[in-house]
Amino acid sequence: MKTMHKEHTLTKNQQIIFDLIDKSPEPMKAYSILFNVQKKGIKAPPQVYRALDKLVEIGKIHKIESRNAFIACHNSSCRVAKATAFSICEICEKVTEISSAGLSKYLANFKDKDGMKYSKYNLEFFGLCKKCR
Amino acid sequence: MKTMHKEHTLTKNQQIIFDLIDKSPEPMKAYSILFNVQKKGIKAPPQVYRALDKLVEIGKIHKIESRNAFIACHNSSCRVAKATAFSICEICEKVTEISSAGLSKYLANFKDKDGMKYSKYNLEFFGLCKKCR
DNA sequence: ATTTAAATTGTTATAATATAACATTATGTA
DNA sequence: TACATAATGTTATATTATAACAATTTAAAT
Repeated sequence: MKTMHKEHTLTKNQQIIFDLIDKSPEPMKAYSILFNVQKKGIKAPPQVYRALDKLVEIGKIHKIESRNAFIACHNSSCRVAKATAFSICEICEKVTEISSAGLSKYLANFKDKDGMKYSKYNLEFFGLCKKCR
Repeated sequence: MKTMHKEHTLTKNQQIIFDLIDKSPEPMKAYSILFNVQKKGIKAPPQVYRALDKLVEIGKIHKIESRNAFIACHNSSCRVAKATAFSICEICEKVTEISSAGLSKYLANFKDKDGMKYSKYNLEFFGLCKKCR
């Protein structure tokens, strides 16, 4: 029997906001999202942040912590936000999600000096992208 | 000849703020720092943020991005903030800087699918610390 | 010692990011 | 239906961070 994952049917606000982020070629900030969805009836910050929180929780989007911005997850296996890695260009601010089996394996198995393993991580690499080099 | 590193003599505000963070057992937030140094004459946010920016730049402190908080660097080799890793307890919020030669070597040499190497990274692990398990 | 340039500091105001609190409406289920 | 739960709407406010410019200090050059 295959493991079943609950399909998270997105609510109206979640869907509107996810679609917007998903179509964006770059990470979107909360107030930029707000501005873009006001025509659809989402008028106040809490509505945006609530949807963002939920979307992050179920792994549909990720927060780029160093930029306070959000991108859609393109890593189809990612149902929960627990192991994320990104590359960030310090010039054009392009952000790409890294999916490297080697990297995730290494980090998922990483133990610190006390032998402690961690359930979750977020890694952000910085440098120059191809275009900006 | 040994490589010489410029000694960054801290300015008054930088020293006051570094001392406070260095003595703190936990990451400090900017406005908590501000509150704590007002008796020493540092009265406004820009004074705090300027010192923080400089201290981060020269590697004396690190910013914990997921917490918007700052901790002193206890990794003596760390003169520039370019390769940082932390463990964060999701219950008590204890933060520890990880210094693992293996980890830093792995990440410093990591190449993405396009063969791109990165000059800088920040890694945050989340889990439960010993006490909280 | 005096002048100059650069860095640092001081100050006010405001921008940007995020949440608290509570009222209302919609949805699913007993 | 009636009840519980989740989602939404709304106002206000908390938190984090920077812009802009004036004043002062420091270091170096003359």
